[in-house]
Amino acid sequence: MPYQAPRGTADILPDDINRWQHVEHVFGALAASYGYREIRTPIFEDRDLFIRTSGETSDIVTKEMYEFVDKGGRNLALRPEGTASVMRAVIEHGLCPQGVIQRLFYFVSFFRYNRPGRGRLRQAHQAGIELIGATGVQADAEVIEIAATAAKSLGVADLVTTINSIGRSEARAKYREVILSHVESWLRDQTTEAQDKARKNPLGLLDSKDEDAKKALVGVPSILEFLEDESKARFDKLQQLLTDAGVSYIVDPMVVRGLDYYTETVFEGVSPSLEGLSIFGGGRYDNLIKAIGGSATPSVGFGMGIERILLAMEANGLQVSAYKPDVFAIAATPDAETTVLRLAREFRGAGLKVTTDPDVRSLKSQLRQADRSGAEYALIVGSDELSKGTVQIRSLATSDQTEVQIEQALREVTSSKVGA
RNA sequence: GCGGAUGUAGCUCAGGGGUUAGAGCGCCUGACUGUGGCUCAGGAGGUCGUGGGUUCAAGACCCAUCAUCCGCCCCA
Repeated sequence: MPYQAPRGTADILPDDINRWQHVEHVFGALAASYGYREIRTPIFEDRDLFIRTSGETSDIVTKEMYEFVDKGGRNLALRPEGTASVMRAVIEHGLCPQGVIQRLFYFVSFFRYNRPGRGRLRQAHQAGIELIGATGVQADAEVIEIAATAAKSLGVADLVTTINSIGRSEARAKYREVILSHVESWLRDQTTEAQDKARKNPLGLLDSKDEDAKKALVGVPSILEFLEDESKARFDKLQQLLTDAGVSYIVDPMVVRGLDYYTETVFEGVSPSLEGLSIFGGGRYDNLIKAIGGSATPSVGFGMGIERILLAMEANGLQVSAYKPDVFAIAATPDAETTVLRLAREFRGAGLKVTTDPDVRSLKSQLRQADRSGAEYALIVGSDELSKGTVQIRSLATSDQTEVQIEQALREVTSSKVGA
């Protein structure tokens, strides 16, 4: 094989495309029903933008970004997530001036140089929404509701939504110290790299799947105990709103998310069928816009991994119907070719999906192709029909075949389709 | 970045040093002079992932490399 798709990338083949379109359609329609509008941003940005948003010390920035210098000497990077670009666009185009609430959704490819595996790619796809300009907790609830509803209506029946609050930065700073002192003796036996990492981001330890780390964390108090009163009240109201909305959730104080920019509410969606992978993840990030040079604007949003949704859909047994033409138009003899092509065009003009055999092979072969294509009807014209001005309409499911005047063919097919 | 498994036909896989590399499915043609699916017969399709090495002889053994899958890390 001379060339293969680069490591960690995947082609989306015609047999799979219906599933992708289904996801995009369902997600887009849902977001639109809440008043969100789509935004599309470039696939690469100033490298610095992502450093500002994801955090200098985050894994994404330190080892997972696709970076390059263009011929003009600009330091650029393929986007490693969706939010930063959207926020940059919001600032650049003044989409969210003081007092305005802006609702946006997007579908993007994003790029991370990591080790590919099940549900983990180097180029992956994400659907997401951003609710910008709203401070109130109702916004958090709306966003979580959309995430959970999207996943459920896409067939993730076993979705588990977990929520947590990581409070304001003051509360987090206090809590970080608590964690570090709790695991101090364990940390001493770790590699310097692990120690470094733990010191830079103690909250990250909570997410760890390492058994020893988990053991060391036993008995660590919950971050919820360190929240300020306002944060606590906010988190209580969030739960109230979600319950009212009929969104089932569990509170998990261990959910912290990896990006530096989150404040207060964080959440994620997982499926038991996709162990260790989150389907969606998001939260509130009130400091993000300010951090990249905009005026302080509160925001909340999430990203949902499309590949992961598809895996979970599959695990939950959801099928999406494949493309099938309505009609396969056949020239039984070569002299009928132009008539068949004209007929096909007429049918297409009426909104039907019509395919032909460009090689005009034998009738038998064309019928075989028609059968395989999944078409509902075969239209057959040969020299006999040509001289009579007729066409054979054959149902491929029942083998019923009727001969009608060629001008009647379209009406015949559309009426029986409606009737069926 | 670390550990493990795997790369042979379009797909799923057999072959584990010895002529010309196989099966099932799929594809094409025919039996059926103008009628698909079922059956039968025939046919096309392979630089055995790639590059080195060992050997009289390598798809097989060794080394490297690339890729895929499963864990870890990280996350969507």
